[in-house]
Amino acid sequence: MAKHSAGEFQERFHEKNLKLTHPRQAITQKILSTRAGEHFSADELWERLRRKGERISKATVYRTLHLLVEEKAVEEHDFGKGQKYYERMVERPHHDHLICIHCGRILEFENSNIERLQGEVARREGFIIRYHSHKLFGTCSSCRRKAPPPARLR
Amino acid sequence: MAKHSAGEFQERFHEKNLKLTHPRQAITQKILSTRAGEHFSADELWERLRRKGERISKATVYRTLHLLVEEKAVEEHDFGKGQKYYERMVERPHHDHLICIHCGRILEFENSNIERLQGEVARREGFIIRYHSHKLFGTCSSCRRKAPPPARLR
DNA sequence: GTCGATGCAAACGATTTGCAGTGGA
DNA sequence: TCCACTGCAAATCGTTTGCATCGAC
Repeated sequence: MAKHSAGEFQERFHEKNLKLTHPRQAITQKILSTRAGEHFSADELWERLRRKGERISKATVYRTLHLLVEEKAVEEHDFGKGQKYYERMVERPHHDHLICIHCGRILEFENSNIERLQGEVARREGFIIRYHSHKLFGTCSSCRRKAPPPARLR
Repeated sequence: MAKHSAGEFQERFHEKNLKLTHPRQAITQKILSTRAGEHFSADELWERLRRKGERISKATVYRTLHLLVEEKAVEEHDFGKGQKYYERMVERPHHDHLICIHCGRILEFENSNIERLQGEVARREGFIIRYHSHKLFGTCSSCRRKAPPPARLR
């Protein structure tokens, strides 16, 4: 799968007259090897490359990340933590997130009825959706057990 | 209405042992006089106060804004424009947003079916929602008319 | 050989913070 | 009086940018 995806990128880069430089290949590979649903910051990605022996500047990491977001190979998220987080979208279905404000855990959800309804909302306004962001912030089940809320809120 | 709200704030501030200082009153007033659905940055708010003759520091504007967000009198939004935007929530129903990525226009929507479905999603995960953010980014009807997309995408 | 890509370091810009002085309660 | 609040200026910090050099094609 990573092989296949890597090949895809070569083509896409070529089509757009983008050069297949070493930094770009290393960054792309590293992202493709990422776990499904894993969220990483630009800095974390840079650090992992560095540990692997790659001496790539942060500027290049940011520039390549933007490139991959445009290619829809990566999604950029703002979970309100002061920095952007990225997620591999190659061979991954669309999904939205639940974010625990206590432990930072992130769960995914995907709901076609919600997608349909938001599509209707947009259509009604003559609006064409390019992308969307749907985030639910709160307390995950594990944090809820650790510190139960007052009875009347349970 | 502004009168009433102002009174409410006096009480709430008192309850929390917060002092009713001049900067806080001026900022609160300015926000209460804001149009329904208006989005303003901290800097814009500071500028408006300044033009009105109020010499309040930006630090205090930021600090008071955070206070009002906690009180749920104001909501903080990130529309991806590099700075936070704020919106008066006193005497305003909950709503989400459609953001035009061409002209920046922001439309509101409110859909109880979506709210219900997202509630079910959370419940299924044992997750308790504290707040959420649902944003649809794309092209508004007016920008669509100005630069129609290629036929096959229409 | 060209021109896009890279590294470096400096710039950026919104927001936050330390601290001494101020003024509500 | 007391301590929370304020103003000021400096600090923060993730991200972007200018520019000289490099290297993919």
